Amino acid sequence: MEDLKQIHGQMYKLGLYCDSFCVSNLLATCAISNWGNMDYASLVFSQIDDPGTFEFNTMIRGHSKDSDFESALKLYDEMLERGNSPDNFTYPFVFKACAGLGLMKLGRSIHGQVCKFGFSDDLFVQNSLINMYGKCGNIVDSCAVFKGMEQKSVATWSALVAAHANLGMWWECLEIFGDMMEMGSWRAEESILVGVISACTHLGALDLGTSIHGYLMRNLSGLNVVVETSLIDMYIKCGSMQKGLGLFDKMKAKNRLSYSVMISGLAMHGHGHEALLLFSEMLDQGIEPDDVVYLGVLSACRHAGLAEEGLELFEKLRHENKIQPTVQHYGCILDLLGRAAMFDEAFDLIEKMSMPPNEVVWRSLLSAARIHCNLEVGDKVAKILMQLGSDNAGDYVMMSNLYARAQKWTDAASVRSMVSNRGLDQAAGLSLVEVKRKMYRFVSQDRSRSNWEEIYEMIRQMEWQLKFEGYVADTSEVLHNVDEEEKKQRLRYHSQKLALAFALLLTPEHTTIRIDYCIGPWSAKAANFQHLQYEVGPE
DNA sequence: ATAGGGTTAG
Repeated sequence: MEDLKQIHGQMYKLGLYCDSFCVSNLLATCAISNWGNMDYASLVFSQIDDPGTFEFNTMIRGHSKDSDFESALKLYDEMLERGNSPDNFTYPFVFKACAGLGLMKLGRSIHGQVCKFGFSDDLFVQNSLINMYGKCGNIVDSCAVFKGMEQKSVATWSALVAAHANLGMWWECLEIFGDMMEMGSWRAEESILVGVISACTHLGALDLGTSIHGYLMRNLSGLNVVVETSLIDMYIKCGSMQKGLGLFDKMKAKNRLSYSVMISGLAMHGHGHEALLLFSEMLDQGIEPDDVVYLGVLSACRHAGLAEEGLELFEKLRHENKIQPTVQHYGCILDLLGRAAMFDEAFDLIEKMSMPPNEVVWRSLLSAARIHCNLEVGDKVAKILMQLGSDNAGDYVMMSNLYARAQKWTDAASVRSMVSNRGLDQAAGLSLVEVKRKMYRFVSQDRSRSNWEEIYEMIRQMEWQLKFEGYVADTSEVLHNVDEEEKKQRLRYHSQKLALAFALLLTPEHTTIRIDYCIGPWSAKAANFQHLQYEVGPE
């Protein structure tokens, strides 16, 4: 920076200041390189009498790079007002600014200008458009830009994958990745693979994820922290704790995110104590925990039943680290209290919450009431949930189970009749299974695959075998407001069974089959996913 | 004359 000032001064003395080429380069160095900063660039910019397109582009780029998107857009306006015509270099930075601020409408109108000025066939402009629409959640226009492109680069594919990942459209991410490989137009790039790895994580595509890992190891000399962390997360969430832990231990540059992934991973797998140990290791390293890390540690306490430790950490979170607890933190700690049957403490805490308690909070208490067979709490919470207008069939299952356990048959029956009166149904589930690195999905009663008859026949065979082993179908947890026979049918061709039968048909003996089951609006945000993993085999 | 787009958890 000092050197830059010197050069600036020298240029002034030598009269080079009239040489706009020199000044432009000075400006670019200030704005973009690591040696300068935007304050100084603005100073230089203000000394230029008649800034041209290049100077404006440089300034817009610099602001975008600094995430100062407002200033970037202000300069773009100023540029137009002063009659400077933007070029194909201008727009990628302008769209980055729109994306950063989530200004879809503005982005769209600038897109219109781009078409008018004739820059809409520039590869870089198009890529930044895909990204802008994607960040704004407008997947339709992202795809439209993609479809209209004559030539594509790795960044094009990468932006499209990221756009779908942003909306939790993991299935589509893998489809796009498949298309890209078919085109054969790709090389070793970490960036696109990060999006794909993330899709593998969410879909439970362990084999595909593992082969991507192998590909990266063969083609790159080393992985960066981002890719490494997403691989660890992938292994853990796909059930392979050992591989995740192995990668983590060998990592050279662990950051907060790596610790965060590993801590919540350990918690998820029921290793609560190990998660807490890792948390203190992280603190020893001088890494400050954030709200997500705390969520991981609290859930570790929850899984390990460490009520005291959980409450202590909750205090620490608020007072030592000055973190404002979110509703998820409360949900976690309430679940912890509920499991420990500390219902008085739980209700006290709810009173003190800084936001109105949501359905999830009450639901965790209802579940605890069921576990401890506490009718008083169950009744109270059930009433509140109904007042909130819960339309979650699972709540009613829990309520009727609680009543049934307490042998209050009339109450149990009345809850069940409420379900039919309200026309509630259990959310449709979706099962995913990976066969030979390809994902397949099934819904209940699915007949969309060409070999569905074979699959159904397989299920009948499985049933014979199960019957032989003495298995009887349990319909008690099914809350469809349909008769027993229909319930049996639904269970019989449940999506998980279909996925399992399908995989059994296509894999050799002793193959491990993993089935991922999601409930809810599965094309929406990932937060709505509920993953239940099953492993079958190798036995 | 000078230059550019895509990146991880909850």
